[in-house]
Parts: sequence; structure tokens; C-alpha cells
Amino acid sequence: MQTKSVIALVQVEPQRGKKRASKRDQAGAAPPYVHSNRPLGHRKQTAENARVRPAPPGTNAVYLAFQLFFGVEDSRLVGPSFPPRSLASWPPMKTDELREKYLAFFETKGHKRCPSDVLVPTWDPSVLFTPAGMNQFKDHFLGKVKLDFTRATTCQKCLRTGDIDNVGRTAYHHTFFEMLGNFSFGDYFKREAIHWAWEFLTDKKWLGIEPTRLSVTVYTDDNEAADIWAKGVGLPAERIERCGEDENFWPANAPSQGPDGVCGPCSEIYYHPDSGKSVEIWNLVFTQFNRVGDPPDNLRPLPSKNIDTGMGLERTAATLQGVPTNYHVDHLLPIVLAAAEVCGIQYQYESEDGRRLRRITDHVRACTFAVHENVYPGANKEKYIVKRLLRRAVLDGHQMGMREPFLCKLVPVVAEAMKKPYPELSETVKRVSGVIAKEEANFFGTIDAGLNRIDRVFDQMRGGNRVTVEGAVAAELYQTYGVPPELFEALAAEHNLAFDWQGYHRAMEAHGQVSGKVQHTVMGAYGPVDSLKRALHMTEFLGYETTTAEATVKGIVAGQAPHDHLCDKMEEVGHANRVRVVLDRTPFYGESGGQVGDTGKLAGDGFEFAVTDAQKDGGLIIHEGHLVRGVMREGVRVRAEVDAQRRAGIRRAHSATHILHYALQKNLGSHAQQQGSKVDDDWFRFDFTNLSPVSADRLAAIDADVQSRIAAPSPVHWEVLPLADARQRGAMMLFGEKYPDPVRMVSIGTFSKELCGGTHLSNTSEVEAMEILSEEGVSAGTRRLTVLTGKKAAEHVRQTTAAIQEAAKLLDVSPLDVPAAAAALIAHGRELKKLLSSGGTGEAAKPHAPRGQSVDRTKTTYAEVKQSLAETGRLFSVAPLDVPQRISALQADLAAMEKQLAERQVAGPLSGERLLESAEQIDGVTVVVLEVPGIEANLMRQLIDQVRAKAAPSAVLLASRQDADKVTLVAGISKELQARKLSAGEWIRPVAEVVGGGGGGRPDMAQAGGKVPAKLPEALQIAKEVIRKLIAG
RNA sequence: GGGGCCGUAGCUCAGUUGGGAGAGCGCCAGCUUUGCAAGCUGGAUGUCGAGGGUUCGAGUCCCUUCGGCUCCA
Repeated sequence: MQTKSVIALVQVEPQRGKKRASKRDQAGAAPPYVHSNRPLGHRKQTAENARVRPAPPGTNAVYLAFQLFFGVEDSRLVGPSFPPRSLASWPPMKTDELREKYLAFFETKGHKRCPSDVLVPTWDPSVLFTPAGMNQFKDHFLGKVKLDFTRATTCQKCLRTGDIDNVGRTAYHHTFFEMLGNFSFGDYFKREAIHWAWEFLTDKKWLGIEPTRLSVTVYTDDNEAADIWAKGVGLPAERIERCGEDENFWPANAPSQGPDGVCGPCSEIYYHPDSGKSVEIWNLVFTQFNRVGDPPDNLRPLPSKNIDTGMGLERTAATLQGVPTNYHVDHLLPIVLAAAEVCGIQYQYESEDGRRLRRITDHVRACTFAVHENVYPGANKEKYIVKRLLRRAVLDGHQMGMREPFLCKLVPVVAEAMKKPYPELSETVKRVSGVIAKEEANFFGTIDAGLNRIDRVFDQMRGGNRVTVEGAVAAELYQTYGVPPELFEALAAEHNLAFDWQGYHRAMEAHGQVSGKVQHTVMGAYGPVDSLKRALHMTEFLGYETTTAEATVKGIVAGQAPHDHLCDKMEEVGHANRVRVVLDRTPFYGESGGQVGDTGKLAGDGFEFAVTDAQKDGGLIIHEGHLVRGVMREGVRVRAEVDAQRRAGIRRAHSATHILHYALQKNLGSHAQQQGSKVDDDWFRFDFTNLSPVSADRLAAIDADVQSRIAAPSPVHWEVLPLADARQRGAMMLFGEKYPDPVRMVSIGTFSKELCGGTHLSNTSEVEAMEILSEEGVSAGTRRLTVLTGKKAAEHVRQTTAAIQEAAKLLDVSPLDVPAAAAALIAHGRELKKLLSSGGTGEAAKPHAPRGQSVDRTKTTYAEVKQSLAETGRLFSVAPLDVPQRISALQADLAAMEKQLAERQVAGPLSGERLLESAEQIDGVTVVVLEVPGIEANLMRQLIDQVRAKAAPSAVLLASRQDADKVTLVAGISKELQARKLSAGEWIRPVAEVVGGGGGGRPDMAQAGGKVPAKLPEALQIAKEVIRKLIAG
């Protein structure tokens, strides 16, 4: 990376950054952004143990790093302590080298080097992002899966947002970071873990750190670990500290406060630099207990003990490289500097902008990885986290003067910095930066709109003479319009106004409570299904070959979650809760990969169990349902029968998704990747990546492609093969998806190869029919198609055809001319309406509709008919199938309006002069009381205005029968009469009562209505009497 | 998954307890000006997102629905 940025030389002042952070903490600034309710993995990247460490005197660490990695030479800046004395070797180790050494070291100790799990583990519903290195081994630790290896080592990409407010402010906080780790699944324990950690850190062959720079902590009563450190390693007693459960237990405080489940003491290793505070670089967790309930005696030994260690890659690299913050290590500093360049400012370590640039660095790195894995900024869950990270970074940029997208320009820099361990990032730079650019542009829009709203608040405050922006107001603006409070605060400061952060946080907290709270779950919960898992490991799945099979009942689980239990006998027919049954082998497909679970029945000797759903839990397939008759016992033989008809529908739908996926990529481009799907009985929905709506033309082309693939039979077949082979043969791989190895590859003809565990047809022609019902957006950048197959599709075709034929009949045109005719009808309606309200009596033009000349009727295809109906539906804004109904309703309206116009024509043209002809003089006041046929309220008002303009003191009351059961009355009086305290409202009210209604309005003009047109003549008589009295006073 | 907000003229929006659809900008024409910018005068434009309900009467109240924004989990 080339950069011309200049680094300012600023000494580190640890207190400033810290003070600020703690001040915010006191204000309750750290909202519960925890994205998981399970505190997995290594705890504590907290403000407490992550302070800014001052650089050694005379050393400018920023410069050193800069010089080191960018080859800049400037002897003036080489201080007396260069190279740092604290390191045994120089030059310091690069981050890529550290990562590699760690993994290689543990390989020499018999560990399997596993790749980093994906950042967004869709397989694990308990977390949104991978929070720690051990996450991918959760089931290994619990013995729920068959173990192919018992030792593993990884460098895991992780994302946590719990401490998001500290990012940029402290030396060591990240949202995205990498965690090195070594794991033992019931294999080695404390002795090896400790010795190997020590060897890796101190041996010259590996890191070669001076042993005197290291110290450790152990859990208060963990004598075993303390002994190993003291006697085995030979560490002096003063460098072994004992700490309580808040520090050296995982999860923190587990013994006294929970949660229940697996836990254990840990031992931390600290590094002591020349000056400044020591740094925790490695945490060794010894999981050896299962917590059951509250103390005392609540820690039961686990049958197999595990090791789970975590070394923060960035933090350790920073230590080894002697830089004061993780953000100055060799692979992060280039991003920081590129951010500075993009923002057109100088990077200074100790400045607000410096903090902003580091925050941008962190967030853009996190988002690059997340978007790479197809997690786009959106409204919920992990998508929302990405959006929030992006917006925080953009806001930082905004406050440094940026007004248009800039983060997107950093994506290639991130890809470059991370290319050694994650070369795949480079493949998606264009897509990722595009997505980020779009979200940035959106947010700048939000900010602009926010500025207006903020100004309005300031105006109000000026009016009320207030000097503090109320926190509740700011929170309200943030919650409804996304106006960032930081922006609000900054502008308030410019106006010399204070900002109430406390009130803001209070209001946000209240909002959080209204929006719903987190429910806590048990850590590593151990239920009856888990013990089945341990015993069986997996259910043999036979469903690819058959829908019926003989099997043995291996477990029956009854009851609701916390109180569920295994039972050996089930005899209660009509059980309130669903019962779960596990078999040794089954043809039932457990819900996974978007395909719903099978239904059917388990029949045995004298009993029958109805299966209403099948779920997958680890390797097990769980049959959910209820006993219909008889007694079911554990161990008995059953005949498992899947509802074959439903399964056939699911197979049609599933194969159709693959064909559709192919067609989408062909017509929209390779970015149109599957985001998720739900495959049900002859019905499926398919979400995919596409930034804008799919046009009707494109959709038609996609539809045509799928139809032709169904019409021309292609064989569907599947095979199980090594992941690498599947990749080599061009199977579609989704970014960020984690695949087992070997994988199951489903091929259709020669055009589609997908990795998929679902059940499929044997030939595309068996799909029978396919109908796309709708295309819609689910979140920014994601579109959803809802589709029918088989009989359901055929039925929908029939309905669509019937609807367009009916519409065509109503309009008396050919099906393809329906949209044009409908548009003409709507236009005609608008014309009539205008005519009615304008007072015109001219002949309204008849709707002019084409009569079949425009399109050849003999050759209309279904696709054209469907589009015609859809188009008409859009014109009316109704669902396509409701079009005929809407047309007849509109036709009825038009008929009514035409009738009204006809009445008016009979009565002749109306004007103020005409009305005056039938005026009556009462005490010098011109009074007009008249029925005017075919005239609506609006027009009556206009006529009244005309009379008032011509005849000075005047009072006018007009009436019209609207429908068979409706009367409209309007009354108006001129200014002079108003001055005499006469009121149009008072006049019209008693009149309206006569025709069974009421009314009111302003003094000069009032409107009323009634429901008894027959009494109108009588009402008008009353009207004359009332006005006479009113004038008389 | 839950909460909040918004759909009114080409654009940005106002519309007070339900009672004649508005402003600013833009647009068109005329005037002024050598021309432009600007100024003056006049003007056009709205299924008030859609459907239903309450009401004599709904942009306004209620329900449903579509589209957009936003926060929390």
C-alpha cells in the first residue's frame, strides 16, 4: 500500500483517553449491546485491563512502526531505545508470522490445524457472530459429536460488540479480532496446556520472550495449576498470583452466580513491558466442572476435562512489536493511515480524530468480513449489527468533515492487509465496497434529514428559552429517525447549548424495555436430548432412498424444555405437549437447509404415533408429535412412514429452488446468490442478493428459463465427494458458508451443481409446473421470490386465467388489452369526477378502449396473460386475483356519476345568476333556498360564493339528493350577516334534522347531510322559516 | 421478533377539536435586462399511497394493506 500520509509525532498521554472512557461509563454509556445471551469464550477485553500503555521514553512508537513497515528512513526519529530493549530479538515479529508460528507450534504437539470458522455461524442459533475461538467446537467439548481428533488449534476471526463504546478509545478494544487457540477434547489437561504455553512463549525457536517479563494468575484454589507453574515450569512464587472467580473463572463468577453448565478455572499469562502496565496476552481455560444450581457443592467434576485457550492475536502482536496500541501493528496501521488519507487529515495518535480513525479501522474491517459473508446491513439481528457498525464509522467520518461515501474506499486496503490468512476477501472487494457505499449514501441522507429536525428542535428551544437539549427529545429523534445523538450534541455545542446524556440514556433504556428483553439460557445446557446425543451420536438418515423404514425407538422425551425428561414408556394419548421420539434410523427429513421437516407416522405393535414435524439436533433427527393410540415403549420396533404425498411436493419445490437459483444467476449475474430459503409442500420462498428490485422483464426472462428447464427433462442426481473435488468441479459455493467435508453435491443436468442435503426429484420434468407469485424486498439488498410448484402452481394458473378472462369480459376487450382498457376506465372516472366538481355540464367523453386490434388474440401465451393481469393489478393497487371485483366496483361508480351528470343536464346549466332568479327578499336580504339536482357539495359552495359576490347581504342554502338515501345541504351567508351574529351553522342544523341528519361548519359556510330525501321539500320550507327568524333577530 | 415515524403539487414539506387542499423551491407565459444571474406579474399541476369502517361530512379518527425510514433485541 502506498501512502503519503504524514504521521505527527505526539507523545502518548494515557490518562486522557481513559478519563473520557470512564466518564462515559459513569453516565451509563455502555448499553447492553451484547449480541449473545451466552458469554462464550474468553472473557474480559474490558476497559479495566486494557489501558493505554505509554511508549518508552524517547521512542515514538507510531513512527517506529511506520518506518519499519513502510521502509521510511529518517534518522532524526530513531530514539535511544530503538530497537526496544524489551524484545529479545529484532526486528519484531509480523502478525502473519505470529499467527503461523502459533498454529505450527501446536501442530508439532499433535494438534489438528482447523480453519477459522465463518464469522456468521448460521448453524449456531445461539450467537449472531462467532464470539470466540472455541465456538466451532462447542459440540466437541460436550461430547455430542463423534470426535475425529481430540486436539485442535485455530486462528479464529471473531466479532463482539459488547465493548463497542471503547473501540478506538483504548489500546486493545476491537469489535473484530482474531483469536489464537489450542483445544483439548477430553485429551490433555492442565499440565500440557501450561507447559506448552510456556514453551511457545519463551523458547527461542518460537517467540523467545524473556521469561522474566512474564507472570501468571491462577484461580484462588486451583493448587494443581499453581503447582505446575511453580514446580513444573519453575516460576518464582511472586510471579504467580491467585485471583477470585470474577477474574480467573470462566464464565466469570460462574460458581456463585451461574449460569449452570460447563465451567472451570483459568490461568492467565501477563506480559510486562519496560514501562507501563502489564498486558494479559493468553488465557488458559480448564473446563472441568458442570455447575448444577447454587452453592455449596454445586460444581460437579466433568467425566472428560477440556482445554480451551485464547491468545488475542492483535494484542500479542502489539506487545511483540512494542507499539502502544493494537492499531499500530503491521497489518492494522496501514488501514488507519489509509483512513486518514481518505479523510484528508493527518493521523495523530492522541487526538479525537485519532480515535475516530482507529474506530473506522476497526469497524470497516469488521464490516468487510461480514459483508463478504453475505451479511448485508439491515434491520435485524446480525444485519443490524453490521448496519450499526457502518453507521458509527460513517458518523466518525462525518464529524471529520466527510460528506460522501468513503468507507467503501478502505475495503481494498482491508483485503490487502488481511490477504495472507484470508485471500478470499480479495475476490469480493467490488461487491463488498458496493454494498458499503450504498449504506453509507443512505446514512448521509439520514444525517441530512436529521440536521433539519435538529434545527427545528433548536428553534423550539429558543422559543422556550431553554439551554439544555433534553435527553428524551434526542432519544425520540434517534429512535424514530436515526438522528445520531453525537451529531445532536456537536450541533448543540455550536449553539452554546448543553446536551443531557443522562436523560438520553434513561430514555434509550426505557425504549429497550418496551421493545422486549433478553431471556437468559443455560450455558451448555444438558437436557435429555443431549444424553441421547452422547449415546447415539446420530440417527441414520434413509430418506434419500425411501419414505418408509423399520426402526427401533431409542428415546422418548416428554415435557417442556426445562422440565423435559426421558421416559421408557408413553401411554397417554392426547398429551398436552408434543412428545419427541428418537429412532436409530429414519426416513424422516429433519428441518434443515431451509427444507421443512417431514410429517407422517410411526406405527408399531398396538400403537401409532403421529409425526407433525421432524427437527434436526446435532446428528439426531427428532420426531415431534403425539401418540394417537396404544402404548409406545423405548426399544420397540416401529415402522416409520413419511407422508409421501407431502414429501413429493417438498421434493418438487426443492429441485425447483435449484433451477431458479441457476436462472437468477444467469439473468441477474453471479451476485444473485441465495441468502436463505424455505422449502415446503409445493411452495417455497427464495431470498437472494440483489441491490434493486427485479424488473418485470427480467422476472419474465427468469420465469421463462425455469419453465424451459422443466419442459426439457434433465436428470437430477447426487453424490458424496470431498469438498475440494466439488469445488474443482464447479459446485456453487456460497461466501461465508461452512461446508462439511465430504459434501453432498446435487447436480441437475449440466447446468446446476449445488452443495445440498435436501431431498430432490430424479428429473426436472417432475416439477410439473412452476408459478412465481411475487417478488419483494426483505431488507436492503435482499429480494424474495415466492413460488408454487406442482398442483398448487397449476391451480394458480387456472385462477389467474379465470380472473383475466372475467376482467376481459367485463371490459369487453381481449385479455391482453385489459390493462389499457382498465387505464382508460380509470381516466374516464377521473374525468367524470372533475366534471362533477367543476360545475360543467358538457358531455363527458366515453371511455375509449382498444378493441382487440392491437394484439393478435390467437397467440396469447400464459406468461403474457399473467403479466397483463399483474399490470392491471398494479393500476388498481390490488392483488391480481382481485382485479375483476375491482373493475365491477369501478364500473358501478362510473354509472352513478354519469347518472348524476345526466340529472344536472336535465336541470340545465347553473350559475349564480340563475340562482338569483329564484331569490326572495327578506328585510333587504337576498335569500336563496333551492334544490339543485346532480350537484355535489363542493360545487354548491362555489355557487354560493357567486351569489354572495353578486348580491350584497345574502343568505343561500342549496340542497341535492345524492343517492336514493342521501341528501347534501350547504348554507352560506355574506359578511354583513355575519357581522349581525348570524351563523350558517345555526341555520342549517334544524334543516338537516328534518331530513334525518346533522351538520355544522364555520359561521359563513356550513355543510350538512341527511338520510331521508323524501322530506327534502319540507326541509326547504323549514329553511325559509328559520332564516326569516334569524334575520328578524 | 418487538417499538416508533412517514407516504399531500415535479422536489422539500405545512395542514391546529373532523367542516371550502396550502407554502417554499422548481416549471410555463409575459414584463424588465444587450445577454446571463436576478427581479416583477400572471399561470398550470393533486385518485392527500391503496382498500374498508365510523360520520350528515374524513387529508384529519378507527381497522386492514402496500411502500419507505428508524430504533431495540
